[in-house]
Amino acid sequence: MAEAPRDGHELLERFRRWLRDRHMPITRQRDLVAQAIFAAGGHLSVEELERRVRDRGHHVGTATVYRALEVLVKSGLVRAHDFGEGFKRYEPLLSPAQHGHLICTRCGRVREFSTERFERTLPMVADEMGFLHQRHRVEIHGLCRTCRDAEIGALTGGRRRA
Amino acid sequence: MAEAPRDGHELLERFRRWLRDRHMPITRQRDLVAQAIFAAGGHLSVEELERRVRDRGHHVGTATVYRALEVLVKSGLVRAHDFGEGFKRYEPLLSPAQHGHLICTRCGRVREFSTERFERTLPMVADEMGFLHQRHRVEIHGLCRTCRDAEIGALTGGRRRA
DNA sequence: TTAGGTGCAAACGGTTTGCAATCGA
DNA sequence: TCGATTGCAAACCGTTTGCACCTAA
Repeated sequence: MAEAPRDGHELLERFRRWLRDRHMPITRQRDLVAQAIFAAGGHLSVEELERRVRDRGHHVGTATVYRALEVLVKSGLVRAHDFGEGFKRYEPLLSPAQHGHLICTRCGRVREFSTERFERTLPMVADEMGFLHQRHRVEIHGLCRTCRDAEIGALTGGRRRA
Repeated sequence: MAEAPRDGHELLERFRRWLRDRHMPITRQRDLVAQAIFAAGGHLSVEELERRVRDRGHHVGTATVYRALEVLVKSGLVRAHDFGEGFKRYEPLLSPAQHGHLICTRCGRVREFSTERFERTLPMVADEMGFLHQRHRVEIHGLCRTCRDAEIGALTGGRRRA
């Protein structure tokens, strides 16, 4: 099976190089976690990540997954997000450009959108308020197409149950 | 503008009315929590909230604080935020306009800024991606003036060990 | 060989819940 | 009165840590 349909393999190589460069062992576990997240391509929770590793017939302890993610974040190839769900999600930095997140308030699906048009403004805003801009987060919470349709269907369709 | 420095009281009244309207008891605890958050005016954690109640010579159990906050959020008079600190912060909706948050990555201080210039754009962006915009979150993470100065001082001051 | 990584289970910290006692309307 | 709320402590849940064992280099 084509494990890495995208540039996941490229990122995996970069991770290995990064580890090698600082004399950190390339362990089976780190490789498995990295593969899983790079192949998936976006916004996975630790639980989902573990499941994907398991689905490939391997096992990595939960603590180790967290430790591997810590390393991946340090390497700059993965970013941690907190969408306020009570746990974190991890995103490989395939997407070169900065982007925001669209989060469905019903099903939790996450999509990305370009934040190009905000990239100049936000550091300016920070400056106006006496802050030194380091990074920013732009999120839109709403209903994805599927859930929007489902809501509308529920309202107009059958017996209303308000 | 209409809501004077003591708009906390106005909000408290609104909360009481909201409870009364749906036949929910106005308990001492709900009142104390509401008072504390409305008086403070912004971005408190549950721990801080409990401390403020205690400082006024009262006591409300932690679980009850959470339950009162749940009701306050439902009433629409308070909003919950997750700034990725591992716990939530609660903000009374005094601030008439929508706003974003500037969060100091060093000391944790939170300031607000107007997001007027994004209010039209973000729903459009959502629409382009097939999402129905409900609300959004714009955060800038960086250094507040004090911490920025401290960092610079540490760098140029020299006589400190790095 | 050995510094470092791993797995397990226990600890942690914020939040939620079960339940008997209590309270507001 | 009587259903809703409270307080306490225990449960929860995602995450971190201590420690004996293991493994990449």
